[in-house]
Amino acid sequence: MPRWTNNAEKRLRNAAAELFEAHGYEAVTVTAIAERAGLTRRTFFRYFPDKREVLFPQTDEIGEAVAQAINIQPKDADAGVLVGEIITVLVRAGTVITSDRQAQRKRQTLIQSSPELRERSRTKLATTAATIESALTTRGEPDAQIIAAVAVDLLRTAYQATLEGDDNASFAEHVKRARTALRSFDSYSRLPAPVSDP
Amino acid sequence: MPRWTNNAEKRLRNAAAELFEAHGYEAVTVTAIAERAGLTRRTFFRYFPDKREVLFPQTDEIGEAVAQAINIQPKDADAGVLVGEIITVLVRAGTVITSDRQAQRKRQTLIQSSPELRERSRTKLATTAATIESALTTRGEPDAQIIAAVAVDLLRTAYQATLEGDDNASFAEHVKRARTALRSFDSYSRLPAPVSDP
DNA sequence: TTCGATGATGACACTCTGTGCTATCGTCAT
DNA sequence: ATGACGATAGCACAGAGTGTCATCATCGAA
Repeated sequence: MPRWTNNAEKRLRNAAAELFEAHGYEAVTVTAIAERAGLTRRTFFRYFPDKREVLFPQTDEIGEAVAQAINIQPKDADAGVLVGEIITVLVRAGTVITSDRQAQRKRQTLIQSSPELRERSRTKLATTAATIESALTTRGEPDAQIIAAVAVDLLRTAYQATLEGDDNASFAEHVKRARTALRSFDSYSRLPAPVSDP
Repeated sequence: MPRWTNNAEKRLRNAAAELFEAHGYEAVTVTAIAERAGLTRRTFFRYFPDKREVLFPQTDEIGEAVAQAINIQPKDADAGVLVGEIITVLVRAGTVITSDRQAQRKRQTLIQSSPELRERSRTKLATTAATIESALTTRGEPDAQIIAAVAVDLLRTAYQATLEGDDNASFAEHVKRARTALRSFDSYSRLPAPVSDP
C-alpha cells in the first residue's frame, strides 16, 4: 500500500489552507506547510514554484474558455459580436465561480490580507486578459488590448460585487450593470477642440 | 563640506539604473547597487522598501490629479461629466509622460523583462485605480470600481500604444481610439433568455 | 570651545524564500 | 533478485528583507 494517500499536491494545499486560516499568510512558513503535510520544504517547491502559488490552483480556465469561444466565431464577426460572446462566457464562468459564496468570501479575505497575494491575484487576471487579447489579435481585432482588459475588469468587479453584496443579485446582473456604466465613456468628447463628431 | 553630494536616494537610483541596464534586473544584487552608490546594503533598504521600488519613484501623481479634478466638479455632475474630466486629466498626464519616448521605451523594456517588475507595475496602476475609485465613491457614484478600472486601462493601453508605435500618433489619439472601441460593450445583450429589453 | 542631542550610516546577525545537487528509498518490469 | 526509474530527503548556498546596536557628522546651546 502507498506510503500515505500520495496526493502530495492536495495534501500541501490543504495544509497551507489550514495554517493560513489559523495564523495568516505571512506568519506561516513554507517549512511549516510541508511538515504538516508530512513532507519536506524542498518537496513543496517541486509542486509549487513559490509560496503564493499554493493558493492559486487553476490553470487559466476562464481565459481559455473565452479564447475558445472567440475562435469558434465566423470570420466576418465584428467586434460587437465577439464582445457579446466574451461576455456570455464570462457570465457563465462567473456564475459558476460565485456559486459557493461563503468559501469564496473566505478565500478572498485571505488574499486581500496580504500584498503578495493581491499582487499574485492581479497577475492571474493579467494572464487571463493576455489570453483573451491574443485570441482577439489572431482575429485581426485592432483594439484587442483594451477590449480584453475591460472584459477582465467586468469579470473582476462583478465577482467582487457578487461576493460582497448581502443581497441576492446574481453575477449576471452585476455584469449588466457594469456594462451599462461603460456608456459614460462614450459621451461627446469635450477635449481641447471639439472638431467633428456629430 | 558634506561627505559627497548627499543625494543618497538619487545616487541609489542612478546606480541601480546603470547596473540594471548593463546586466539585467535579476542579475544585479542590492549589495551591488548600494556599493556602486558608495553606501551599504542596509542603507538601500532605508530609502526603498524593496529592490523593485528603486525603479518606481513616483507617488501616485496621476491618481491624485484625477481625484482632484473629480472633487472640483459640481455636486450634481453625472457620471458622463465625471468621466469626461477623468479622461481630460489622463490625456494631459499621458501626453506629458510619453514626451520622451526613447527613455520611456527603455524603462518599459526593462520592466517587461522581469516578472517581479511587471507585477509591481500592475500594483502601481492598481493604486491609481484605487485613488480614482475612492474619489468617485465619495461622490456617491455607484459604479466607481468599473469606471476607475477602465479609466486606468485607457491610460495603460494608450501609453503602451504610444511607445510602441513607430508612427506619430499622439497619446490623445490612442485614447480616443480605445474609447471608441468600448462601444462594443454596449450592444444588445444576447444572453440565455432575452426576457425584456426593448 | 565643549557638550549633548539628533539624524544618517555602518556593521552584524538572523529569518525566510527559492534553487542546485546528491543520496536514498520504494516500486515495478524483467 | 536486479536494475531502472520516479519521488523524496537532505544539505548547502545566495539573495531579500528586518531588527538592533554602534558610530559618526552636524548643529545649536551653554
